[in-house]
Amino acid sequence: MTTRPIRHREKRALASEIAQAIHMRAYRPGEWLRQIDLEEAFKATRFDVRSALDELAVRKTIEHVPNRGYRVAEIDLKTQRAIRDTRIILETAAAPGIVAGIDAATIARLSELADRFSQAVLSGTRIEQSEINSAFHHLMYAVCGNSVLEETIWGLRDRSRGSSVTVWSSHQALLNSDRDHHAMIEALRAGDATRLSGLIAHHIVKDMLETEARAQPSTETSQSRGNEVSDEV
Amino acid sequence: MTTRPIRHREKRALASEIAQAIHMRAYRPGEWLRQIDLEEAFKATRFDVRSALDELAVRKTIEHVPNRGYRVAEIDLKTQRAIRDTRIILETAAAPGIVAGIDAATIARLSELADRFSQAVLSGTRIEQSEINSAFHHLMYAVCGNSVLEETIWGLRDRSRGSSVTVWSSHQALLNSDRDHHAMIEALRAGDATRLSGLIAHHIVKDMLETEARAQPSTETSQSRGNEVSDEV
DNA sequence: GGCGTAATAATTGGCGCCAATTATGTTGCA
DNA sequence: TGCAACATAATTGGCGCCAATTATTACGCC
Repeated sequence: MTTRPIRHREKRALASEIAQAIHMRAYRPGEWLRQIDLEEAFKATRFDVRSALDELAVRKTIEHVPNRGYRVAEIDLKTQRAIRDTRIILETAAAPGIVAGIDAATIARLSELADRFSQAVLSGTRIEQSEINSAFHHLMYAVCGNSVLEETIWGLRDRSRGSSVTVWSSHQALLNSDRDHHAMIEALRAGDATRLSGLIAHHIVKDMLETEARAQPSTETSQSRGNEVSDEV
Repeated sequence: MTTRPIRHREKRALASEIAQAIHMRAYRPGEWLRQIDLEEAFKATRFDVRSALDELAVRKTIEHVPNRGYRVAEIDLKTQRAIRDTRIILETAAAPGIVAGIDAATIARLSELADRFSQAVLSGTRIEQSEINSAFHHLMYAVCGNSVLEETIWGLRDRSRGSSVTVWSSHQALLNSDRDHHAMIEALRAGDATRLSGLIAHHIVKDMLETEARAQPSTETSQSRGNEVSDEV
């Protein structure tokens, strides 16, 4: 192993790592992402950092201001609603494909994930909750038989999570999400695409209403102020 | 003006320029995009070329193979159908918003574009046809009231056009497209979202069936062979 | 004569340097 | 004392060089 930061193959992965850090709210909306900081935090070269930043800018996870830098995108309410509506369109449309493409083994795995989520609601970090939730939906949309639809859904999910708190704002929201997951599995077992579709729409609306409720103050601090995140990392 | 290739501001635009070149079939699916060639063809620096290429790779317009380079994505039939289905989901879902958000002035402009397209069908280059067609749909989806939906639709359209010939394969397909445009305007005038939705679905299916019909041979030529494009530039 | 192998040529891609730009702190003036 | 302009510091971003990898050609061997 050489002294250089990280191996070549992981270059692409850096964008994902930074994206995940943003999802975990290590960097908050409106905050500037200084290249030097990232360079150090992720033990990467400046070039790799910039590549990753560019990629995230294309994906609209972050925003690029020439000669100023990159910052976590602050999504206004209008865009927030637009993302929500588009997500509903796509994710409900995936329901028939999911019902058609699902098999017993996958239902079993989904059920296991739903149970793990139930447990994480009681005793688990937000990161665990978020990851299990992602895994659940990922697995579900993976069987819809349309890879492009799947990618598009995921792109939109990432984008909305990038900025706003979707790591549930209230305990009630968490419980609702949990209940929805089990209800979805029920619908899958019954082969009821219409019901699944309705549940998905409800799921999205509930989640994002919670998010909207908490108006996001425009944190126009030009300097990043270390780790002020009050949540656990 | 300095001697340097191109001004700073146009850096972002280079990706679009290359994308357009691909749409116009200056580079064919499977063909390798050599950095040196692009550097010269677009009078840009190597760095800018690579940035643009990276961006297009993220957008899935082109494909990146490490240590081999970038090439125009060859879309297999399965992906082609996936894109088509997803487009139908999104574009039909936009219909209600379009009907709700349209005004007389926009209808007039759409009508003008539809007329221009009719004319271009008779006497116009493929590029003109393609551009007018783009303008028509762009304008239509722009009034749907959901900017994210609009972007997503456009991303998918670009992706499907990047690889396959959607500059209509047959004259009949052109005539069909033309007829559809006018029918859409009719539906808009009547404020009939359901009819518009149906027309859009029909429009997409027809277009992409034409495309599918012509199986694309896997052009695995490692060397680009100058300008073999038989079409007018 | 065909095939495996080594040398050569061409292309990609990682990386650091420095100029351009912007933010910050300080000084002078009204 | 408040404001404006200047000087200084920090950050971004353009760009070219060269190493690493791969394709191509030529050679020798079976």
